[in-house]
Amino acid sequence: MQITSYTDYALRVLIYLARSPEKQTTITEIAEFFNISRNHLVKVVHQLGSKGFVKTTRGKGGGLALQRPPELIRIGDVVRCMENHFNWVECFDPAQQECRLLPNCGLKQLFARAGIAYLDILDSATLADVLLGITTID
Amino acid sequence: MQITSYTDYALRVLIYLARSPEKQTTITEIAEFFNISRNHLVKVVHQLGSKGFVKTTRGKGGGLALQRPPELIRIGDVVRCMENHFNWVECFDPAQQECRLLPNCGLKQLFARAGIAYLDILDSATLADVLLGITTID
DNA sequence: GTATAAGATATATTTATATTACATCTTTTG
DNA sequence: CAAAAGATGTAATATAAATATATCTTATAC
Repeated sequence: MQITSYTDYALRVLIYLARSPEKQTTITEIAEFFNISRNHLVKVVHQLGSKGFVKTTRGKGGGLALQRPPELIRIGDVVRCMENHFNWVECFDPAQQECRLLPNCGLKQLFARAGIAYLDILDSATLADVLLGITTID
Repeated sequence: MQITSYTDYALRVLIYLARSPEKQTTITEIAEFFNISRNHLVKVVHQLGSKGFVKTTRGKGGGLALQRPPELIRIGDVVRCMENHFNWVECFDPAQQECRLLPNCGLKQLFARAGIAYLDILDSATLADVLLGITTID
């Protein structure tokens, strides 16, 4: 039970950007800082861009920056956008046949409620909240 | 974001057993019923046995049965026992180095709270609750 | 207007993990 | 003791995640 490193990286990118709000930051810089694959990060950033979390600018002198202030970025929203499915149990998957004999068992609803509770907590915090207490490094 | 089919199968085994409390049920029977790999199910059942959810009896005429009434089996406990880790974010993993620059960022705590909320909901229901409304088939 | 620095995109490869399969052992009862 | 059932360990396969490579597009600087 774990989020993918894809989502994990997305959160780290946002945290990194929130710490240097003034300047344009490059993907290469972030990848080297966290010592993770630049190529993978490119996709993460791209998706963050398409979802409106960051603004990317191509070309010389380009890079990325937060599109909204950290106070307006809810962690739950980020996780929702980056994780590609929340099929907590198999019968959630629309591609799946309905469970052989238990079409009305309570499992599905129970896990649905648990998933909502999970995301609710994540929604209760913004990027700004998460940053509290982080000492500036650079 | 999904539980493993391992955990999924465990829940189905328990549901199946709860529906036929009188007799000994064999792994083969359950595997055929749900049309899933018997071999995988063997391990699931074994772990369910070692965790005290089912009582397995070897030998001719053996099989398995619930060790406790369904009212006393909380779904959350089953999930806790079957999933092998809850490292919601990478920095949960004890084997992992501490996050390069953000040793005191709030992410870890936030996800910890979300995970607790998730399991809390699952704890709020027992196997008996999940079974309500299931029509007996056999 | 060309060179360069940046992100965008697609494909392939590698790695990790989950799942399944196979083989053999142990226990129990008839 | 034979058969039926679970127990256990190892190997193979399948799936998904992560990484690598290559090429394309955009924008700025000179």
